Amino acid sequence: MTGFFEQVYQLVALIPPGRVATYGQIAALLGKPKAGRLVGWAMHTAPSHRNLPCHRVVKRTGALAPEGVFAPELQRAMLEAEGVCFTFDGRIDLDQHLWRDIPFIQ
DNA sequence: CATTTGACTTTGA
DNA sequence: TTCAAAGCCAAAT
Repeated sequence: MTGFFEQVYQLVALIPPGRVATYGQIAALLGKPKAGRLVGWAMHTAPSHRNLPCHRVVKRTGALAPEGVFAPELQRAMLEAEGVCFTFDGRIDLDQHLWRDIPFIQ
């Protein structure tokens, strides 16, 4: 709990299906609005035991994580399977799917 | 052990 | 409006 990563893990694990969160949003919820990179780092070093829905974590623009992180189109496929809609640009409609109902943090 | 880099975002010019 | 720089913490070199 003391580490930033630990909090990132717990927060990401709470993202409901069919919703997405941005790196900066998660960082901001932890009090570090500019620590988006750390969230990405946390995902990189995240043990699979955490059952982290990292495919629900996207960029602020709605674009998915850079290729190489997931197999091509895999992240999109998983999100579509959860009911997430994509724009013509292949990006997520954040206005529609951004994680807004935060369980505990105000 | 010190330096660099990295799944990003926000500001300032 | 577009471009450049800072900031964030941990792991890799």
